[in-house]
Amino acid sequence: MNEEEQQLNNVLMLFYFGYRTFTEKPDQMIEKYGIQRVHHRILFFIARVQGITVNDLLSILEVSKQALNVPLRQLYEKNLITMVQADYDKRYKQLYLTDKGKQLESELSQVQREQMKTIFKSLGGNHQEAWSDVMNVLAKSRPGQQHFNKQIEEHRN
Amino acid sequence: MNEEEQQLNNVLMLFYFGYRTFTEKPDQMIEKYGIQRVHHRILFFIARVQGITVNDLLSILEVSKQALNVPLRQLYEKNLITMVQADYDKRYKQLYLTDKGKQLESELSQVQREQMKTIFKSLGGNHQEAWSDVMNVLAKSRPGQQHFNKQIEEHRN
DNA sequence: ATTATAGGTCAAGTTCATTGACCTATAAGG
DNA sequence: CCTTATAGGTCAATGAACTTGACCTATAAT
Repeated sequence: MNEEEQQLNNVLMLFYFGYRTFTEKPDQMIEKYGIQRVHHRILFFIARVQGITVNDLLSILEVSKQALNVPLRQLYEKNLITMVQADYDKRYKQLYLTDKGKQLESELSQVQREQMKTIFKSLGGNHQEAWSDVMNVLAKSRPGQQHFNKQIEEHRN
Repeated sequence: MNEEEQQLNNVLMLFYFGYRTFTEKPDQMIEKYGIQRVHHRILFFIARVQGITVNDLLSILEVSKQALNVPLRQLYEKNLITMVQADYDKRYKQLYLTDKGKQLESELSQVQREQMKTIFKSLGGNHQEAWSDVMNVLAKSRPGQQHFNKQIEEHRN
């Protein structure tokens, strides 16, 4: 067993344990709202692209229409999101966070932002940039990430 | 919306998309063996700690005994692992990979090692170390990671 | 008028986990 | 020797988060 392979095995393990820790706190926090991680992901992306359509959202999440429908309805019933028929094409429904939804999304994501910020700060140097560089190589090939980038482009125009 | 918060939101997104890409290839590869990601994780940790007991394995994976039992039996039936009653205490079953299991584990993990290795290499500098530093802060608090470290300690003695 | 698109919904099936309950075999301690 | 603790196995019920397939409406585009 050579040194390099062992280092890389450690990397694989760190990915597993790191991701678990990363998702742990919000998972616990949303329990009392009767929702789960998938709902957090939906809230997160609606917050990033306010007024996103259902189709665009499922392209970003890379899930089926049916998989999105149920949690989306639950978020609506819990008064965390609103759906507005688009002016420019009445077939489109645009998704927005309610004030309550904004509050919850902010609270959940804030925990993760603080967690990562604290780590980057404590390690100092260019750790945030280096970590992001690595993850960006993995992420940039994803259809979901590419679709997100396109949405942000349009959003700015 | 300040710059820092936007950077950190990007970090959260990269974690989601990065992890998806990371797990994607092995997930596809094991489909034809009729097993899933959980089986890969089991194979991975048995490979790292050969002769590990069932209890220690579920401590590392942080899952219930019942959650481990079924995939473990499936791996046994597919002749990918063996279970040996321990000499020192006949209540313990020690888990080992068969040759076929070693072959498959190696193949699956090799894909991920190559993927990460290629990224670290292309970015150069201290990217691997920096990335690992960040993930290690997240991982080191996990009971599973701590249990793993203890196992490795004992293994060396 | 026809066809395509956006979205909604129902049904069945799968995977991966949970908790609770109960079982056997073995070990340890009085 | 008896009791209790530990390791592991198994069954059942439950739930979350998906999948594919099928079929529906409303709207838009040609």
